[in-house]
Amino acid sequence: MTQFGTYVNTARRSLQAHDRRYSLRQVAGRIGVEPGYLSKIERGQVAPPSEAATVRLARELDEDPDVLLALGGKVSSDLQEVIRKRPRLFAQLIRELRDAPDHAVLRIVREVRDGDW
Amino acid sequence: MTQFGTYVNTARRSLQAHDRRYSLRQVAGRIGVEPGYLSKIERGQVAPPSEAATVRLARELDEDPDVLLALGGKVSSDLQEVIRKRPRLFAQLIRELRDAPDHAVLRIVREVRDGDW
DNA sequence: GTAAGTGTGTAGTGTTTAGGAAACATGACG
DNA sequence: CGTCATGTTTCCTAAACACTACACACTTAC
Repeated sequence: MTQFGTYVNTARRSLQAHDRRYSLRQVAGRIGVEPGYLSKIERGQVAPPSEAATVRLARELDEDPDVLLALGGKVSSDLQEVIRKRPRLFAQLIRELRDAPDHAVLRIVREVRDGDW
Repeated sequence: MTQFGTYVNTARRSLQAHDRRYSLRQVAGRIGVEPGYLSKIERGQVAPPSEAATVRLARELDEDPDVLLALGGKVSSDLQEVIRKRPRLFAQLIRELRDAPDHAVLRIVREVRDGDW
């Protein structure tokens, strides 16, 4: 489960190549964790960080928080809250869509966004 | 946050009224926890139990596991897995549906179930 | 060549999660 | 009365989570 670490490391290094403000230490400083901790995270030596830290890291590296959370084995708590408010409804919907192809889900997203209810 | 406890207590007592196999002790025994623990759960003296125990409890009391998990502040891990596999897609969908009325979501569920993709 | 900056290794910490064990009090039954 | 069965109380804990502190080695910049 070190998908998370390599992903972060790759993203950071690619930024670092053009901007020396993206050293491990500086990024760690900006997202508010110790450098040693971020180092271990990047090398998968510890579990992915908390949701809050993951989101700060994603923003800092200009990555999608939901994707990074997913790599860390988590689901954003605001999504969870939506589900918890109407559990039967959303549980059914999500299970129904488990095996639906991307384009089918996307079609629904668009349908909903064009709000025809 | 003792919604969970009162809900469980009410459900159990209503079963117990007609069937003495639904005493706290017997239910605890069948779902594999100590009576003292279930007692504390029902009175909100401790946090809601783990996902696994919550699901066993729901099945035992013939309640919807997703609803009980929601009352316990949790979201079923199989739903989380669906989201984690395609985080961007599902995050967008769920946020889009956050404020949609029930019937709109239900319409989509039916649409998907009648699988027209 | 030294000061600054880079990443890493080791050790330890406080908090939360998810309960178990055992004794206790109360009431019903025969 | 004794003995079940009921729910409750107190105390304890093992493991996981989310980090910090700090010293170390190496490179680079001036």
